[in-house]
Amino acid sequence: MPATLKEVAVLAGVSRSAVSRCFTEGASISPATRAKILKAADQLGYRPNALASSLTTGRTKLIGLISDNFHNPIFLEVFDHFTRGLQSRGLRPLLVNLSGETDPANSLRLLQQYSVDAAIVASSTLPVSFAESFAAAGVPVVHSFGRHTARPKVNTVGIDNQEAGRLAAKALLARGYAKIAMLAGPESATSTQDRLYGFLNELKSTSGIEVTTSFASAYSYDAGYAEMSRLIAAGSLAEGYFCGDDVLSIGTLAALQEHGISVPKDVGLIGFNDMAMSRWGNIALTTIRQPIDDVVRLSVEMVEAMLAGPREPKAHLLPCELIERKTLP
Amino acid sequence: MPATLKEVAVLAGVSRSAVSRCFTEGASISPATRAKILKAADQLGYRPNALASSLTTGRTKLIGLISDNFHNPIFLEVFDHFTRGLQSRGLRPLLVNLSGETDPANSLRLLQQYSVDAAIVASSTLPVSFAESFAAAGVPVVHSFGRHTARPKVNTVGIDNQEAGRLAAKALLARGYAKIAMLAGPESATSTQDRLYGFLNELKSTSGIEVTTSFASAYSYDAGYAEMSRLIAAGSLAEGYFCGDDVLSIGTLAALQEHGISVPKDVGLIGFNDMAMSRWGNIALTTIRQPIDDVVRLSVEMVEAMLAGPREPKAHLLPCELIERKTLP
DNA sequence: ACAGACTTTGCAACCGGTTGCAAACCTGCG
DNA sequence: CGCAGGTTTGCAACCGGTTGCAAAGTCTGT
Repeated sequence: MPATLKEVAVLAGVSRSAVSRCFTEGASISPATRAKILKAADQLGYRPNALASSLTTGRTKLIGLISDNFHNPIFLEVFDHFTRGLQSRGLRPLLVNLSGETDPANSLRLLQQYSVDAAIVASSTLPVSFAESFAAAGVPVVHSFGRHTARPKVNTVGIDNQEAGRLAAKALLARGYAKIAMLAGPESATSTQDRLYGFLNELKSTSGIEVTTSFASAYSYDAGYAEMSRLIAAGSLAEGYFCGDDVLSIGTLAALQEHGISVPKDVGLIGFNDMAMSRWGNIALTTIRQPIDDVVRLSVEMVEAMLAGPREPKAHLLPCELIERKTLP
Repeated sequence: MPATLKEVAVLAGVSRSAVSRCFTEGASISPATRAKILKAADQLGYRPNALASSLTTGRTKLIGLISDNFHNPIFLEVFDHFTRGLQSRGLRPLLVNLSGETDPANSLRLLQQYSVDAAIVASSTLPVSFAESFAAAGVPVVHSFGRHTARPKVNTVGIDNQEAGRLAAKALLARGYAKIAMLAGPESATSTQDRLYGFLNELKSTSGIEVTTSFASAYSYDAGYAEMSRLIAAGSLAEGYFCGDDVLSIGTLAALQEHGISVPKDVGLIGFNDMAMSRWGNIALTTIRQPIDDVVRLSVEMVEAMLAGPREPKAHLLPCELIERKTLP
């Protein structure tokens, strides 16, 4: 339907190369012909076909954006940041919803078929190997919210989950709690493992603390509600809880309230993420903020750097921060 | 990097056309050559280049997914449904974040350059003209959550906002309130206008009811909080409120609680959307559910139908439903 | 007016596929 | 064995662009 380069060339009375050059940054073309071409193009409503040109240039400006998290509200913020960041650099996000799939083969094939210039894996739960198989197939990739390693095989922007666990432990210790617990997310998620590790490690250094751990089946309200209900029924609540995620915390909070257990009077609670709604007055969750704007910004910058040329994979590790609200005394 | 059709042809000892046919549904090819080609393709890790083939076939299977709403948690649910629905049909969502832009020109140009097969405008706030300019440019389009018109110029899947307004009014009237108000979203949003219209219309039929209306500056927590705070300060609260959106409701709720005004004892509240978190125990918002799964399903079906061939634009109008929880007595 | 240097232009080949057409290949049948 | 009919195959042109190369054009200085 839209006009092609050839039609513009005919109308402007020049060769196809001239038209092509007219729309290529820094190509050699005289002001006179450029004006002629622009006029003709405008008249026909011509738009260069990005896909056709990608065939010869080898660049599509398409970036695969892969995620397995379409349920946690924090990810709407993540998508907002990513789409804006990519768009402002002239890149186009091709969105892939993993929806439970953990094998990279399908999404890899798909993104290869569309010759994306790079891929972003946005997930705190997928194993390192997921992003690595993109790199192995020659697709430049950055793993956002991925696990930090000293010698990364792929570009990674992660947050310091261990340090976050320590931060949470310190906050609970500071309240003088003797019975402290973590209500973690799915045991298989790398982020869960790291937060738990840091948490336990910090608690080890203080003696006389009783520590327990349990795992929710997902980073979700229902999972948090279910797990806390189970704990209440079992009858052995801790005094202070570190929840592996804000949504999980809110489910936990609901279960506690339902049983007349007051937060923070009877039980203290600390979440993780600082999603927009944790700030809301009726929730007011004390939590650990992860700098998603920085994670996304650095990720997009890494994508840009990779497009500019091959480079050694790097790993960024970003610090988290305790945000005090009303679920800890 | 990935192998090309030509390389497969050489390795298999056949012509390029043969290879092409091997990967084209329903093309004429003998089992023997097909086996040879498959073996060679497999050996080279060949993946047909979707973009190159789009050049001749005129189909990219790319679908522009345009939204201006990356802040309301309900839209994460929307994106989840859309991406799954499109993917399951072999279509690929190219995501466009309008981020405040209301002129379709840029996104239209962008999607034309990537020769998307169709576009989905997912927004309850954009004017009808937005989607129409896509149609005018020859890009098949469906406006999801768009305003219903009897003679639509573009495919539309919308919800019955007027009926929803009436539903809310009836629910408030049923509580015997005499002072009833709507705390609506931005005045410019078509969804706001329609909900308000239905709401006021229903109230007209009962005499002796005092009705007021105010508008929040956005469909957001902060806007709801601010507007309700203003109303409280002004000192003339109604007995029952219909809020134009759930997030707005939660902001409203927070402002009320903060001033020691009890919901639903002192003031009744009814929201709109039934997003996942409205169900959460600590919020328990009485609200009007919009069937986003149906909206999305029908939208994707319409996209599919448009791809199959040109057709008259249709408009679906889907009913909403009152969900009773704890913010109305 | 002309050599030399630099800029602008068009030709033609190419990117990775698809497809109409006609030739080559199979069948089965008389 | 020859032939009609259908099936499989390759040729070559095409989709909408880009780009190396050499020819053509412009400008400068003398």
